[in-house]
Amino acid sequence: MLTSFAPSNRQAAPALQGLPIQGLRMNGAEATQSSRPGPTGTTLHFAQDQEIYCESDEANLFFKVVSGVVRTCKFLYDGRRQIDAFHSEGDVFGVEASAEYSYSAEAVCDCTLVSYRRQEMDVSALEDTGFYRQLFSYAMRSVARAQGHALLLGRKSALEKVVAFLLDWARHSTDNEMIVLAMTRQDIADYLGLTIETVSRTLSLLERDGVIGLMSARQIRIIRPATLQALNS
Amino acid sequence: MLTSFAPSNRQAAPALQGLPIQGLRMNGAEATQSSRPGPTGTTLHFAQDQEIYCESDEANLFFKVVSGVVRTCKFLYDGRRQIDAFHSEGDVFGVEASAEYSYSAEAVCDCTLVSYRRQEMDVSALEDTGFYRQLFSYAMRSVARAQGHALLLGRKSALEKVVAFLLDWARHSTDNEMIVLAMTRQDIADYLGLTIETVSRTLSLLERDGVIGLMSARQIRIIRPATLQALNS
DNA sequence: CGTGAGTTTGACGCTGTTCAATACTTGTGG
DNA sequence: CCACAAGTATTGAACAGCGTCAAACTCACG
Repeated sequence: MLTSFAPSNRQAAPALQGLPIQGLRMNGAEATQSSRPGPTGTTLHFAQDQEIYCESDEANLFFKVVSGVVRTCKFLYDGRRQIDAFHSEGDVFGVEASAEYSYSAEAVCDCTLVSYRRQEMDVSALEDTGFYRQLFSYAMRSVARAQGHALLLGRKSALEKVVAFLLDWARHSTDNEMIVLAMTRQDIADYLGLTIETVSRTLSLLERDGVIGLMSARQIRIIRPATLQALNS
Repeated sequence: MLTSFAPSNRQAAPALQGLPIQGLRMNGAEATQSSRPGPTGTTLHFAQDQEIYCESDEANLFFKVVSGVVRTCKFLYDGRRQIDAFHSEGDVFGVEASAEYSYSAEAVCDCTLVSYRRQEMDVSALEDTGFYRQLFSYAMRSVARAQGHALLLGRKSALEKVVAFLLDWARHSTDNEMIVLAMTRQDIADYLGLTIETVSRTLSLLERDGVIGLMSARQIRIIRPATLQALNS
């Protein structure tokens, strides 16, 4: 599933994937890989911009994305927002070690999730060291991602930020030349620590230079991927 | 130790502390709380600015700070640096889930560390679910810290950043009105995503407004803590 | 003392923000 | 099917915050 921490002969899996929920034992039975409702996995739907949970809510559930995109974010008292991550199909979010969520989660677009009761995860974990190893590994990947994001936020220019976002999001696309964005310019701006105007201007600049094509606001064609890679320090 | 993830009757411990190494079993023996060299805990000294390990080095060891301060950071190809965190007495760093370190670690000032062999931690972890729970909890606290840092880097002004740093570092001081800094302005700047000039100017501004007193470059007196708190959104 | 690293301060300029106007997209109702 | 409205995105102009460059200052240490 992931680069094993302790000796293991399991296969490595894509780093973007979240916790392998099939590893979660529920009431003694192994949960299936499919996201159909089980003893604890409940399928939920959220409309665009709907709140899934709020920072400091009691963290009784965690979630796996079946379809759609979720954003996790923090707010300052005056409404300034920093998006920590976008979660898409297969990603797990809402896992906490403490009693409360440390950030808010909202639906970027209409999406389908499976929720799991944390309490039962705790029980699984108590019985299963392997499950805790996965939890630890999941957490450490979150740390690594957050550190990379901090480097971007603290030390990259607007152009470098936007390029990094495009390349990152391109990996979520099936067609690797056409990016279809689930999020608005505001979401991108709040993820990159910029304003919508700067994001828009930077994309226009990349289009003017023939690096990308803006088919529509949400559809971006990568015309010169090598140039884009070169801009990504 | 922390708000328990799984049911537990252990006592809570300071959140700033890292992994409680005394929970680490070594060769079947419980390691002592003291940092004296044991079967796996080896005391090491590092001089100011000495490299402890480098990003992408093989992560065979992890460390606990006995005295002094350590910075963990990432670099861009052109030398731009983002400091992820400062680690002081009692903090653990260098714990990884993957084979390689995800960032570099350097001594901010002369410091004493205890190193532990990761391999033996793996063995302990296999035998001890409680230890993995601690690892997971440690990792999740790292995530929470990194998220807070991202909010600071992406959405706060220079003034807010410097104030946040002062308040954060004040908690490391014994005297809660006098901050003694272990790091240079360059370190502070690279932690906050600013330049040394901006850090210096912002500190001067706070002094001019009577909020702090700059006794020397490394000694800062907090004169109006309430004002400082108010500036920290 | 003299030296050099680290820090402060000033002048200036650039990057990204702010404010504002325009354009595009999408959904709704006539 | 088109007109209209509302939300979203783009573009422009002016501004400001922070960065850059350069010089002066401080302080620890030889």
